[in-house]
Amino acid sequence: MTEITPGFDFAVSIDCVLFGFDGTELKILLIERNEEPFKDWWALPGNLVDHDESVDQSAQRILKELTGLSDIYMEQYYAFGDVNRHPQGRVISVAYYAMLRLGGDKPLKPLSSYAKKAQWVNVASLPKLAFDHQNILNKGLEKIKRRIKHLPLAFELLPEKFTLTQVQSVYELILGKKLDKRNFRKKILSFKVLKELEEKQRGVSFRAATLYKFDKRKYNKLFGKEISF
Amino acid sequence: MTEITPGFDFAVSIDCVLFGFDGTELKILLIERNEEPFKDWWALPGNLVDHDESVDQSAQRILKELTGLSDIYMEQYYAFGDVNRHPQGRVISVAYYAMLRLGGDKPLKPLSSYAKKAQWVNVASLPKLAFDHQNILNKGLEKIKRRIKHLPLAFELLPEKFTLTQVQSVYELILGKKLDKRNFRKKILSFKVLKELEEKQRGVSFRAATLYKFDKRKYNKLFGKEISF
DNA sequence: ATATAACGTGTATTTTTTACACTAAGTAAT
DNA sequence: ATTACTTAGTGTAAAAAATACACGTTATAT
Repeated sequence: MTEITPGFDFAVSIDCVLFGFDGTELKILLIERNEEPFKDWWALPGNLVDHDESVDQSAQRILKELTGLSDIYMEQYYAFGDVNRHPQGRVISVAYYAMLRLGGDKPLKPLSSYAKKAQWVNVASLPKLAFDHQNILNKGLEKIKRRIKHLPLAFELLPEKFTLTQVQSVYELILGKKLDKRNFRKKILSFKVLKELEEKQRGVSFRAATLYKFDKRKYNKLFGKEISF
Repeated sequence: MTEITPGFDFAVSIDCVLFGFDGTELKILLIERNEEPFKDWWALPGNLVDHDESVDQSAQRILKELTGLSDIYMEQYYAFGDVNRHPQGRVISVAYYAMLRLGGDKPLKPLSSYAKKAQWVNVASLPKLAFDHQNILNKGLEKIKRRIKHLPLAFELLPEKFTLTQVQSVYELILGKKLDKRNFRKKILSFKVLKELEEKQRGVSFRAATLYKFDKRKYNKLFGKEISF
């Protein structure tokens, strides 16, 4: 931080890695661009930061414009600042991730003209992405791999009521490996942040599993104690 | 990432949290500003990113300008983007930390005119800082607290040859708590990344401790296995 | 010789992690 | 009603890791 004279010819953008879980697969939200550069390419949803909004506010605005959702917890995880990452000028991009509850009522709001459409895409089978977005996404994946070991990210991805098997699936997808069912349940229950409901899963063609809820209140009380997978 | 038209009126700066260890205390490098705004205040070393250098390159350049050191591993950890964080315009600051070996030959190069002087300051007794630098620093401290549990940051702070007690001191300072000597040694040696030397500490007025070296080669082979404190 | 200050070491206990497989419950088809 | 199918749900023993804890050793300084 020094003299001010030279700079002020940068743009700053936000790119969002929005994770979703459809019950089986880990997805991210991509848009198909309708403008140059990279017209017709798939890209992470993003936008330029306005002059009078903070970077965090900008991330919230962009999320809302795309999905209609507000009050979603987004976490900034890295700033991408290579000289040639944007073909039309010097653009620094600040990347955020968020975990969204898919399923049911995802509007995917009317998009601004810059995108033809938005779509949830399986993380395991992505198209080629515009700009350095593959790179941004990879770093995002790395981050949540680390953070899901300490933070209750999985529950943001799941519906309000969920089964333990679903929780396990989320961990397995993000960590990229199978976990032992009995040990997983023992561990996740040992944190005492899940509340067992009277209710069972419905609409499945086999034995219905017990539903659980994430108890935010109890989680907040853990404070300091480390959750660790 | 979208249309390009509106933006390009931002500046981007780097701020560096440079940690050092003098054998007793955890220090960071501060500069005393010689220019408005915040003339005469203490601040983190930093500077604006040039138009034709990447954010990472800029961090390296700034570090070199200040300390004469190159090839120091710096890690980006957060971008600060509040609207009013800089009184003279919209400046996004990307923060990096690095661990430096203090002691002996720290030149602290001739500073550019923007700083009157640079000085290592005990983290435990900091002056008021310019801009949002206290905030930037706090977040940096949080980050290394987490990361020192998984990454060999401590050895970057220590001289090439060090005693186990010194390693323990670094962990204690960063984690902010006392550790048990025997358990600490058992654990740190269990990772097998320290090489015991034939050599002993010199110039101390009590029993000299055995010196150790960090074995980067062995550390790199751990790959995947988690070091964890 | 003596005092001093940090060095260096081991064990027993508790906690956590891991490996591992079968019965129970519900649905669907015949 | 029986059967076949699919996932739910559960416990234990062994191994590994974490913790708590105290004293003789060695070098220096006086």
